[in-house]
Amino acid sequence: MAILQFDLQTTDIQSSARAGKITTDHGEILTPIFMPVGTVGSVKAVSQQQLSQDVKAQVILGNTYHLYLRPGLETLEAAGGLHKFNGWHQPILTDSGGYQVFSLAANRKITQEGVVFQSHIDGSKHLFTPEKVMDIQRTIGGDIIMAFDECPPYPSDYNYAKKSMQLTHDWLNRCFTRFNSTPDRYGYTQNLFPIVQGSTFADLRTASAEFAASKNATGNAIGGLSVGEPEEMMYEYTALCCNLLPVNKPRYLMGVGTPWNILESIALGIDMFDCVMPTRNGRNAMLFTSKGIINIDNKKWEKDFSVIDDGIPNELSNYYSKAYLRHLLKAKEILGLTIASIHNLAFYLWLVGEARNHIVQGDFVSWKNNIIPVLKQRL
RNA sequence: GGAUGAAUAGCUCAACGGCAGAGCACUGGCUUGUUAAGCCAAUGGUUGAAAGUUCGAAUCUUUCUUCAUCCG
Repeated sequence: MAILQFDLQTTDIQSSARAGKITTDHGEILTPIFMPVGTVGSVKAVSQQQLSQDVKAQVILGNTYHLYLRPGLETLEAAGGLHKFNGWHQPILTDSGGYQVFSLAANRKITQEGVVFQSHIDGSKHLFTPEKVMDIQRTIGGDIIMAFDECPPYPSDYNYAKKSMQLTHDWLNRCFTRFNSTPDRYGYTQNLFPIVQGSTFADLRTASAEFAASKNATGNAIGGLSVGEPEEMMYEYTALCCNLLPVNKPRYLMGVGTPWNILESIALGIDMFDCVMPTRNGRNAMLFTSKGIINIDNKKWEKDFSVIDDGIPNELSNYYSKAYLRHLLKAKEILGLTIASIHNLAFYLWLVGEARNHIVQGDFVSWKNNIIPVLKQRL
């Protein structure tokens, strides 16, 4: 049982892209990697067997706020942690609930002490402090757990962004103090990643990245991006942060993103991604394929009996037709949600796997520049 | 053959003498550390047909057509 290890295997010559390997007590993760989001201990519409066999996921997410409300800590503790509870025995990363400070802005109040959330389920109030969020994530049992941060909206004015960043830094200190004074719960090692904030201000991002790096954690995350800012701005601050975060530790860009966002960010030095886009958009009829984007609701697919995507090595994508998947989604059949989700996730995992292959081969940048226009086009 | 009722958007129905509407379907778009199998928008009409009453008719009257139910 050991702390997370990151082996940097190949660094691209023409960009900052890297191919690496993360080792955790629940197994290895080849980077760059995309991590499906399983908020309440389930990647919506996709079983753990499908995640492993069809999607070929290597690590999935859980969410502190949502798992704390349901099923609750007593159940998770009695189960022996989330891995045993949900039957996913590869690595798990839990988000801290910091994003819910942003997404549930109408139902919460921020103070120096922490955040009071009003449950979206029953209206009950819950105080989340950095200490409590560490304790909760200890109990959930993720291999990688995230610092409790404030994710400020875009746009934020400079003064708000600075105060927000200072709060996140104060909370980061408290997170590490608590994390370092509490034991692993279930016989394997947990790792705490700090999160860089600073909104869209270069001096704040610089200060925050340096502060995060000073924690000497086993990995670092960049938060507060992909919240509505222009894409070029997202790349700008991603690049800035990557240049300040340690080279020999995995870098995780939280919440990103579109297929091209991911490829561009890999080029900037990001190793880990998560996003609800493949699952949520899939459930809502948007398919990402190796040939471009499909709105499977469109009537033009009604009698298109070609397979969903023959350009990726996924059994479901090579088996079911576009017309059939369209029918399932139109008819609101549960199977439609499952097939669309598995396809989109398999596509994302294929994409980061290809990126990795091309980094190792040494032609990543030209491959990326060729494929992005294809992935963006609307079919 | 007779009686009764019905006919309004693709479907199911509102509006009952004063600007013809909704839900669903269809079409298009949105979704970035999931409050989202969600949200938004745009289409869509000689109110079954014809005549009449009226300042004004989907609405009242008459005839016809079609459908439903019941009775022979």
